[in-house]
Amino acid sequence: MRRLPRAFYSRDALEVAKELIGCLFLFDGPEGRVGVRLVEVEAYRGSIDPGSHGYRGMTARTTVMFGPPGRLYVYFTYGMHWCANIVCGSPGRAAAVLLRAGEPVEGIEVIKAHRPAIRDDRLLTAGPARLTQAMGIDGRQNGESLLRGGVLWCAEDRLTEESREWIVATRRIGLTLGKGDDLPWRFMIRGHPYASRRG
DNA sequence: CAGAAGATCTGC
DNA sequence: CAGATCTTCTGC
Repeated sequence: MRRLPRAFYSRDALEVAKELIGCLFLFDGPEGRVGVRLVEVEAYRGSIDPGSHGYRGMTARTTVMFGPPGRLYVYFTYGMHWCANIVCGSPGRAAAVLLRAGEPVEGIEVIKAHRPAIRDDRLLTAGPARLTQAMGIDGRQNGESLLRGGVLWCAEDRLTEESREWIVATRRIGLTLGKGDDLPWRFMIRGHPYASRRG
């Protein structure tokens, strides 16, 4: 299982998002290793994207987005949820890929313990805030590197290639009308049990 | 400085 | 389908 290198993330977020589908996202957390196979992500493209937190320039919250690629950008929303992104492109571009859903493949027991009320396994990690909660990721991981030496990383999986046939691009979820909601910048494995129902 | 919206989820 | 819950940003 090889850790994806900096060069992988240094490209346009659209390219990175598409290629992250089927890859593993792993975290060596305090309770052990947890990991998912990514089945749904969205690209956010900084200053050219009204839906991006980086659209209007850097703020205190978005500092990490404007930094080097290969780091985790974690933000807090709706008063209770954390969402995780991977910073892409080159420094200053504020591009990132939002991790929206994955299929648990490592540390299933730890994942279930993080979401004890969930009875249907498919709902453990289907949704950006569900995914972070299941993996034990929150603001403490904001800015953490996914590159060599860190506790977070992505890796290609042997299933990556066969999953790729089912990838579709559709509009992103949850954006206000007119803020890029019509752009097909979400990538998912359509019909995958661990992806969202929509799309 | 106040107001509104927010890359959401859950339970009714 | 509405409530939870609070940070962040914008406009006055």
